[in-house]
Amino acid sequence: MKSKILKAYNFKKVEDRIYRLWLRSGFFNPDKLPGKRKKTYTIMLPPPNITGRLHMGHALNATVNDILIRWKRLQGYKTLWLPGTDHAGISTQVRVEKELKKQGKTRFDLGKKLFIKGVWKWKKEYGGIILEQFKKLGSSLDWSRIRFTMDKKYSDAVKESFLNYYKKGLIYKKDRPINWCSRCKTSLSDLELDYKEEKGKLWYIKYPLMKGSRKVSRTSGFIIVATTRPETMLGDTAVAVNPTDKRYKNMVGKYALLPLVNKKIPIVSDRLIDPKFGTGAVKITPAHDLKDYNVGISHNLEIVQVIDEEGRITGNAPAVYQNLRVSEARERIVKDLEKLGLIKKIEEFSHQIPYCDRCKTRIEVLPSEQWFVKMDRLAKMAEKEVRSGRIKFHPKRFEKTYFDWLSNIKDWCISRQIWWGHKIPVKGVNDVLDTWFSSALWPFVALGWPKKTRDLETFYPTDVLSTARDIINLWVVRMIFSGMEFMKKRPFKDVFIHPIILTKQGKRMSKSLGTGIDPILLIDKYGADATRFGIVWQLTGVQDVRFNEDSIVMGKKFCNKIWNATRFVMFQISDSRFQISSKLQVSKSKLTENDKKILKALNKTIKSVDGYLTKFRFGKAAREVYNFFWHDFCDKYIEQSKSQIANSKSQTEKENTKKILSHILLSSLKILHPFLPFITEEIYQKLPLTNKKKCLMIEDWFYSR
RNA sequence: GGGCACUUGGCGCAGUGGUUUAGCGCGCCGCGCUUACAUCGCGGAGGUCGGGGGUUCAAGUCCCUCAGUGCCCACCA
Repeated sequence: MKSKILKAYNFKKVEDRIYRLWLRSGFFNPDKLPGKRKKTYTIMLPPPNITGRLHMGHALNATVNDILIRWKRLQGYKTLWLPGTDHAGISTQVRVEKELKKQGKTRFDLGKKLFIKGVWKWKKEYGGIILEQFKKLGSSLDWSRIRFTMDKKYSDAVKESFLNYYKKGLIYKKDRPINWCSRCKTSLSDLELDYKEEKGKLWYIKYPLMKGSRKVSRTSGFIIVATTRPETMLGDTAVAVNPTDKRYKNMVGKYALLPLVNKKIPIVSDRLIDPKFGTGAVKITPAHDLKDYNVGISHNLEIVQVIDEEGRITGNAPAVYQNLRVSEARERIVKDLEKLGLIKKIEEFSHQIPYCDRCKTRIEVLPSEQWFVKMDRLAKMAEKEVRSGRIKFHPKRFEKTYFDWLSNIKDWCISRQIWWGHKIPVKGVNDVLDTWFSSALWPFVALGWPKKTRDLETFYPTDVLSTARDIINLWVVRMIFSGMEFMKKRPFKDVFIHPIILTKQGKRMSKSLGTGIDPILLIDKYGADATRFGIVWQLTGVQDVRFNEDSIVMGKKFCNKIWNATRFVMFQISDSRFQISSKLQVSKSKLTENDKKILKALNKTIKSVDGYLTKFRFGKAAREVYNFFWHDFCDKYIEQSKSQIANSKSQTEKENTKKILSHILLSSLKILHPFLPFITEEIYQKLPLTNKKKCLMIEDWFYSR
């Protein structure tokens, strides 16, 4: 058969051209969409960190978002998908510092001003790459509304929200033990820690008991404490036991002599102490442990900081230990204690050690003056929105993660001593805000808050938030209470928690491990449509996806199938001035059994795709369209149509078959479009249609909403 | 220490309130260049549904238990 259309589908000749067509049409912008479109449908793109190129997780999320947006756009909604990028405070800073390290420099060598300049340069480069990647995927984002979490207006909004909280008394400043990264030189919230199980030791140390309360020299007997961190004993200001612990009943109220420091410290009782751990007696270091700090507060204990911000022993410790690194100090202290015969025994002990999530440096807990957000009231609001069902999680089980975290939440430490971020708007403070403080405002600040903009009025609350489960607490929770606090309304109705893409071996995809796949490579190899379809095809289950390139190969074959089915239909209708009308004009009595069957299958497919997409079952939806098009339409109906056309008794019968062929094709393009936007648009542009729209993207759906 | 998931043909996965011969993609084996497509068509091989126990007329599908895998949460020092 001779045709102007090539036999095999060549995505390379299509995708960039079609994307430009869409951009020119302006239809990514809800204000430029044709028709009345009263109902809105909004998704705020989770702004990717500008730390580097997008990975498969982003590609998955972008695909899922775009499917929803295109589906709703076809259904006649006024759709907005708003793009942006996140400055990603500490992550980006660490990333740029890594680059500097290649030249043997630290950020301190450069100084703050130059360093920040360098980060902006980095932002410009990677921010640009990221946006290009979204375009390659076919994302129908409204580029006219793009935002960056540190653009001028956004920064103003962040300031506004901080002051707003502050005036309400929800933000306060306090000096207490916090998590400290000695490399980043900043505080960190609990969520920014990465715990690793490590084999360590449990040292049983004898603290001499003091007989009276005066003479340090007169000691009699010992109280033995068990600890994993002997070096912190330099800052001990008490020994604590559980009040119910009979073993120590007569010791409470007396004193012990802190070895090496030779200081008198009280023995107190506190319910926080677990009598079953170790000896039941615990050394209390209020400066370097939050629990000890709390014990210290209730017993009015002294707070002695012995580890500084460099991770070295401070001047508060005996001279021999001063300035030693924590690990060196530990070695020395154990040795010294052994010499004094004060180590009763050493046990093997494995426990979780906190590391900086970003730079993998061991975290120290030390006292520092920081800013906190009071969480109790905000947490209650956030909980209520989900309990009431006003915000729903999909899959529902992730609501448990959400509730669990909220139910024992602590105040949020929001100040950081890094350089890249939003400056805390208080005089004399050089700290910046936790990056999640600004991300939490994304759904409404990106729409114009604090100004009462038309966008805010039109598009807030948004419809769906789609993200990965690892940031439910970091981000989703905080967006919800921020939305409630500042907008008095939920920021979105549905939260779709998508799976995480693993390697085929079930390992996490990671650049550093070399297991990551760049979605752009897949797009170059198979096309964006095939890549999208292959990814979505795998989103069937309830847990993580082991990425399999085979499914993308399948996506590519599917595109080819669609292309060739089109060629067949086009050939059938090419012999006349045939025009495909959007409404099928064939009287029911003239339909053959085959005709009826395929029309019925079409309706069923439309319904089930709608149903599955409503429930965020993307993989199922993809399989429905695939099966319908390939098996019902191509394998069966197209084959049947050949004989129907050849054997038809009248011209009308022949025409009917052609009408049905082209009707099914056009309808299929609509259903397929959210999944495979490029090829379907390309074909649409070539079809002879009455009432042809400028783009398939804005065609009429099968029924009106 | 708690919690949430997962374990189905070689590989990656479906099997939604128990419904007849357990499906799909990729791979494999036959046969086909039939004028949409060989990036294809038709046909086929291949599974004791992680182990054990239970409920039932009937169980990948419900319950219990064991094992393995992955993830999340946690101020046992």
